[in-house]
Amino acid sequence: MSDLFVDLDRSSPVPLYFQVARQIEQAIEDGKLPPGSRLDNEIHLADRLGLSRPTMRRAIQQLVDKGLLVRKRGVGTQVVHGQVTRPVELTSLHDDLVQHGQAPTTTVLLHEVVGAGDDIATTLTVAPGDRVLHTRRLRFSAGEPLAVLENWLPAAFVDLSAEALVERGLYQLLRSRGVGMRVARQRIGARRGTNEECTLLDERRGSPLLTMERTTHDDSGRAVEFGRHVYRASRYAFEVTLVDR
Amino acid sequence: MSDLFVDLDRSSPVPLYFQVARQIEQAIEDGKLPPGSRLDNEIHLADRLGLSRPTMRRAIQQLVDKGLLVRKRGVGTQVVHGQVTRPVELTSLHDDLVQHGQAPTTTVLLHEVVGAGDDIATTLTVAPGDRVLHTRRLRFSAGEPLAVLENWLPAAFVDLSAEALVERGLYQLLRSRGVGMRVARQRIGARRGTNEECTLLDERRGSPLLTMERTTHDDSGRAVEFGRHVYRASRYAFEVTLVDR
DNA sequence: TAGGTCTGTTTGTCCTGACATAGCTTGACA
DNA sequence: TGTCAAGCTATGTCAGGACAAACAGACCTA
Repeated sequence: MSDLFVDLDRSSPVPLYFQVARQIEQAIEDGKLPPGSRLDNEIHLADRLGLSRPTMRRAIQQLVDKGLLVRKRGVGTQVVHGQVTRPVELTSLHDDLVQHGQAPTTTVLLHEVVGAGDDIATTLTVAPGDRVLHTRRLRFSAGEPLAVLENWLPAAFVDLSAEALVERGLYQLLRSRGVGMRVARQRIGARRGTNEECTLLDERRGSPLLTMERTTHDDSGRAVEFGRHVYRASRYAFEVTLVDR
Repeated sequence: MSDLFVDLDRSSPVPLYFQVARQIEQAIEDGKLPPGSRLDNEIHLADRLGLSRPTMRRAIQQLVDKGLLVRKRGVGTQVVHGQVTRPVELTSLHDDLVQHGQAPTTTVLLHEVVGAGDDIATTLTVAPGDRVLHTRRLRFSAGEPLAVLENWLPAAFVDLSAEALVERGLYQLLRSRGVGMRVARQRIGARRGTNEECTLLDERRGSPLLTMERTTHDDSGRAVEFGRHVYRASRYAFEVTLVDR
C-alpha cells in the first residue's frame, strides 16, 4: 500500500536495505500492513524511497526469509496470514528470556577445566586431551527452575569465571569477547528425566523432558561451544520457522 | 582452491547461481573442499567461471545460509568445521524418510469432513463452521510405529481420499495439486503420551513423546495445513540449523 | 621488545541497466 | 459462446562498476 512511511538515514552505518526491512517489519507488527495485504511492486517502492531495485529487493527478501512475506512472480508480494510469532534467532536461552521480559537467574552446579574426551574432542574439533571448560548450570525463570544446561568450551575460553556465567549468560559473554557466532546445529528430542534432573527441575520422577544438543561455530568455522541441555517440557518449547526458496 | 571444476550450462533453465552453489556443495560433500579450507575470493572465482560478481556472491550466499560456508570480511570464505548434517528443509516426515532410504507405510485412523471449531478456524484463517478435512494417521518406518499424525486442511482439499494419503504422504499430494508451500511455523515440545498414543506407538504407558505443531502457508500466504503430531522420542529427533546474518 | 600505524586483501553495500519468465487479463477469432 | 493467443505486470536472473569497511600482517617507531 502507499501509506507506508519509511525514514532513511543515509549517513547511518546501518545498511539501507536493513533500515527498510526493519520498518516494513514494524508496519506489519503494528497492523499497518494486515495479513494478506499486497505491497507495492518493487520498482515503485524503490522509486518512492529513492533506492535502487536491488536494494529494495534485498530488504523484501530478508522479510521473505523470515517468513513474514510471500512473493509470487507476476503477482506481487503479500503479507503472510496468521499470528505474528517471532522466529527463533541464533540466541541463547538467557537472551531469549530477557527479550521476553523475564529476569532469568542462574546457579552454577559445576565449573571445571578437564581434558577433552574423544566425543567432545570430535565435536569441538580439538585434540583429545586438550583442556576444555566443562560447566553445568541450573537456569531459573520467574523463580522456577527451567533447564539444566551442560556446556563444553574449547581452550580459548577456559578462563571464563563461574561468577561471570551467573551474571551474563554464555552467549553474551562470548559476544563480549569478540566471538562472532554464525552457525548453530541443533538436535531436539525428548526423554524421561533422570532422578537427579527431575529433582533439580522440581518435576516428578520420570517426567518427560525436552532435550537439545547444539554445536555453535564462529565466523571462522571453528566450533566455539557444545551444549547438552534439558528443559522442563511443561514450561518450554522451541519455535522454528522454515522457509522454502 | 583452484582445483574446483564447475560446469555451467547457460542454456539450462536452472539459474547459474544455483548451478554453481550445487556444485560447490557437492565438492564439500565429496571432501574436495575439506572443513576449514578457504575458497578463492569472489572476484577471482567469478572471473574464472565467466560470471559477474553478484551472481557468484549469490551462489556463495546460498551456501552460507545453509550453514555450509562462513565468510569474514577482509579474510575470505571458509568451509565450516564439523560433520555434514543435512539441515531441515520444508518437507514432511514421509519425504524425509524416503530420502533416507526408508519405505514408510501409513495407516489411516480417521478421515472425516467436519465443521471447523474456533481454534482450527483461527489457525487456518477460515470461518468457524467451514468444512475442513480432519485426518489422523499412524506412520510406520521399518515396520515399527513412529508417529501419530493429526492434520486439518481447508475446504479446497476435503476431497483428498484416504487411499491417496496411504500411498503418497500429505506434502506430496499437496504439491501434485500445484500447491506451492513456502512458510511453515513449528512448535516443538514434549509431553507424556496418553494411554491411547502409547498403545498405538508400541511404547510403555506414560512414555515421553516428542510433539510438534505446524502451520504451513502457500505462496499466497494462505494456510494450507495445520498439523498436530507426536513422535516416539526413542526413535526420532528434529535437526535444525540456525544461521546468523 | 612492545606498541601503534599503514597497506593490501576481501567482503559488504549500493547503483544502473537489461532481458527472461510466470500469472493474470483481455480481446480476437472460430 | 468458448477458447486460445497476445499483451501487461511483477518478480527472477544477470551483468558491470564504484566505493566503503573490516581484517591481518608487515613495518616502523619509541
